[in-house]
Amino acid sequence: MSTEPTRRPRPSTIQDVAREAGVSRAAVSKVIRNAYGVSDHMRAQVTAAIERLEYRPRVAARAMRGASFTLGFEIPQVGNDFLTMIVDGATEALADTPYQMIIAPLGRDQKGDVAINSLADRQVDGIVAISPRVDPAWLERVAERTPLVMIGRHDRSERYDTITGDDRSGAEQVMSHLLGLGHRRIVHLTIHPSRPEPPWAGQAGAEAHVVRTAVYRERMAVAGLEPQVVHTLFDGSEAHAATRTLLAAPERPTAVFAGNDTLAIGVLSAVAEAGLDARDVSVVGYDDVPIARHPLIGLTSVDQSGIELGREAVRLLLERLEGRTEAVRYEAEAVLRVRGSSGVLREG
Amino acid sequence: MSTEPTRRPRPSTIQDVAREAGVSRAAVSKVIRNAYGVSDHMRAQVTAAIERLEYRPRVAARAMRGASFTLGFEIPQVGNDFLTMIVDGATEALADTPYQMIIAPLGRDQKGDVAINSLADRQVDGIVAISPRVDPAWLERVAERTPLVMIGRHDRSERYDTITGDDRSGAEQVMSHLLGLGHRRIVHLTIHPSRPEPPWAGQAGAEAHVVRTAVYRERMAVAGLEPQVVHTLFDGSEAHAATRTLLAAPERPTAVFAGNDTLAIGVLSAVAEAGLDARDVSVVGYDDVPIARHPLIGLTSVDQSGIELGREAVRLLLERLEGRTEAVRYEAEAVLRVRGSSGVLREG
DNA sequence: GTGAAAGCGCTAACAT
DNA sequence: ATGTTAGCGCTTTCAC
Repeated sequence: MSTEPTRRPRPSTIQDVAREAGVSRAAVSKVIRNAYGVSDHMRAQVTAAIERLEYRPRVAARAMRGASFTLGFEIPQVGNDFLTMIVDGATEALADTPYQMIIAPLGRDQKGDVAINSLADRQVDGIVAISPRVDPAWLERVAERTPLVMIGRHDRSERYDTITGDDRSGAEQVMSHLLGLGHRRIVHLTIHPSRPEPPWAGQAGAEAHVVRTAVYRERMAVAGLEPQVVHTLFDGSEAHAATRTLLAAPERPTAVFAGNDTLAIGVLSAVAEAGLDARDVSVVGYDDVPIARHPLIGLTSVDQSGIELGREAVRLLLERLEGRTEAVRYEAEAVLRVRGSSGVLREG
Repeated sequence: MSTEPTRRPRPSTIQDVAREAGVSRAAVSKVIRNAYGVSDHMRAQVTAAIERLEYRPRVAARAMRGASFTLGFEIPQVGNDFLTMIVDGATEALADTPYQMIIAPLGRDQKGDVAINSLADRQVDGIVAISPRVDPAWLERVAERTPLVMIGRHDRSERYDTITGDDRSGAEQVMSHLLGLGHRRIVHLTIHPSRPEPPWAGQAGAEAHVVRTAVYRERMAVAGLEPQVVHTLFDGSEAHAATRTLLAAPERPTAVFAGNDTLAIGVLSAVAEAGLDARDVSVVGYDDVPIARHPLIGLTSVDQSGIELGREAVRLLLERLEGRTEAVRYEAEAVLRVRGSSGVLREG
């Protein structure tokens, strides 16, 4: 025979461990689950056998009967630094638990529900969803089966928990800041609304961006100013293009309030390319991503502590896994961080 | 009874679908796998039943017999823009396949092997590993079970595929650029080597960073200059601190070659804070992350096309899933993108 | 405290 | 072309 004799062709199973340790499969199962009813002696035997055989439980098999010890994160945009902060916070909160995190990114042209379904299909024990654009009714049905935390949307649900920043306060702070600096022509740049308008839209003005835009309109109205809202795609390149158009207009804005930092950074690049700076056009973002505080960027932004949101998401999920069933709403504080990208207009 | 009568408490299984469609379980299985031997009529029946019952196959159950249709990505640093580019490329390549991607990020203080194991435990059909710091011998054993592609390390393996940029050429271009600008005191900033030195270290100078550092030393030696290598952690904050120290030294460097863009951006922040710019200290990075081309950053960097690396990783994995067994090595071109962060010294 | 046996939902081999 | 059957590796009663 030409097959190598030494290599085990097959990873060891719980059966192998049981045989090796001279106990039953059930006994091994109890040991790896830290379940009740194992003698110290047996535990030692089994643990040794597990070591020797390099046994690792197959998660798929475990998931069929018990838990997968996996928490799934649905992330709409892998490169988004704000979402990264959330993941970092979650990672930290997961450190001393038996749970592993997996992230399901959105595929190209894919909606959040595909990724959320994919997590549910994989039998994760809990889901953190971040895509704002999924049907709440559908989400409730998912939450019937799998504990779920939704980050960034202000809707109220009986079945899943929600985590948000205080978007109203954050946007108020931005507007007070810009108006206080004397700006009058303030443009608001934000991601385009879902199109076609989903049937569940309007229901509670759920999305964070929608809240920010609403506050912008209110404050402009109160100040007796004409609002101008520009919609772009998620990524910064379109914000860049939109800003170029704005800057070329006869009456160019003196300030831009961007719906998030990714957009704001795109705005800044267009401003810089036009040879302008904060004394010509003030720019304010939202999320306070790490790069915002880079001295070459110096972006004024609203800190809603992504790290904390991620930590909290995990905490809520773990609570649910321990039995909580009533829905919880958590709101993080919003704090404006003023930096060089916003200021008073150049004189003359 | 107080239980709600209308809600199915249990998601439907293949059995339910079979019953509903009046066929066997195997028949349903064939339909969902697009397998050979189903009449059009039966397919229609089954598809309709699947719709009606909102049936979704449990991935865990499928994985136990067949495939999980899942590709796993082990990512050492979620916030790293270079890795994000890889994921984006992979997402694109996966768009028209039945495979779903999941990302396993490293937990706090966790090594890459934990995440890779976690993916293997979850029965993914293939793994893309990016952590450079895992034992190649161990990796080979993982690859015996699960098709594996390693990105960013130059080792040669019989069992897994490797994808790298041309780090030698990239580093050569950086050094030629800086030396050509007339710089003599060039410092190289890179991530610290594994400590303690792993037993498999030195074996082929596998890591990308190690190659870049080696080229730096060679070129400095050839130019008759004194090399100075500074090691930091992965994230930019330590690079920032290290740079402050460098700038405070009596003979401060006139150029810094950073091992990657994350570090380079940290360097830039320290340079800016010291009130200096490219005419005082040139900075060059590696990876050409998106923010590098932002006009306020303008970081000279080596483009090794992360997008392409990600696309290629998926391509190689899919090839293996279709039966390829010989290992493949793929090397992407490296191209220096010169921007404002590097230039000739200020006169006087 | 321990083990035997049933079964989770699915696919693959083998009937028919 | 379709149905039957035997598991995959694990957890969970439920006996002992």
